Amino acid sequence: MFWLMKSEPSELSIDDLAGLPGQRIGWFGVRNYQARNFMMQDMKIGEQAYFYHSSCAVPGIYGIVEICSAAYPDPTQFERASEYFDAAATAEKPRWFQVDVRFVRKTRPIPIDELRGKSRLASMLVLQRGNRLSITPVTTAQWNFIAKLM
DNA sequence: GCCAACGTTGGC
DNA sequence: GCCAACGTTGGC
Repeated sequence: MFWLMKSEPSELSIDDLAGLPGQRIGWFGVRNYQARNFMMQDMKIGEQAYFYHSSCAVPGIYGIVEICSAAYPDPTQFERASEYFDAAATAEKPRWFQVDVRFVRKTRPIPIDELRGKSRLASMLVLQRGNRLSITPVTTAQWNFIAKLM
């Protein structure tokens, strides 16, 4: 499968990733069950994701990352000082999971405006009204269509 | 900063 | 199990 993963550039930007070539980066902080379940149930090592910047001047796709681990417990849920701490999570029964990703490449920025302008992408989840999921599946057709825009 | 949309919480 | 209230997301 293919994916789209959102990040606020103030948290983790494409340039942050580009500065860590070949390194595994834990995708911590997902606190939504649907997004978590995608990581736990559907993501496979080696799959690729479009890296998307949200909550910024030009929201859109800025690069590609690759999934390089299975899902494992997100350590920040156990860290009392973390904004992601979850008092209900225990080592025996972790609630939140993450995967590792690695930087593949930067792409030209493809703004959400441009994506919205393509009728072939009309059903893309990230473009749907009210969408808030930070991890969404991308169909092969959508992936290939966007790849040609790059 | 605004606000629509959505997920979660908690009283009943 | 319903649903109102609340907090968060994220484009604009």
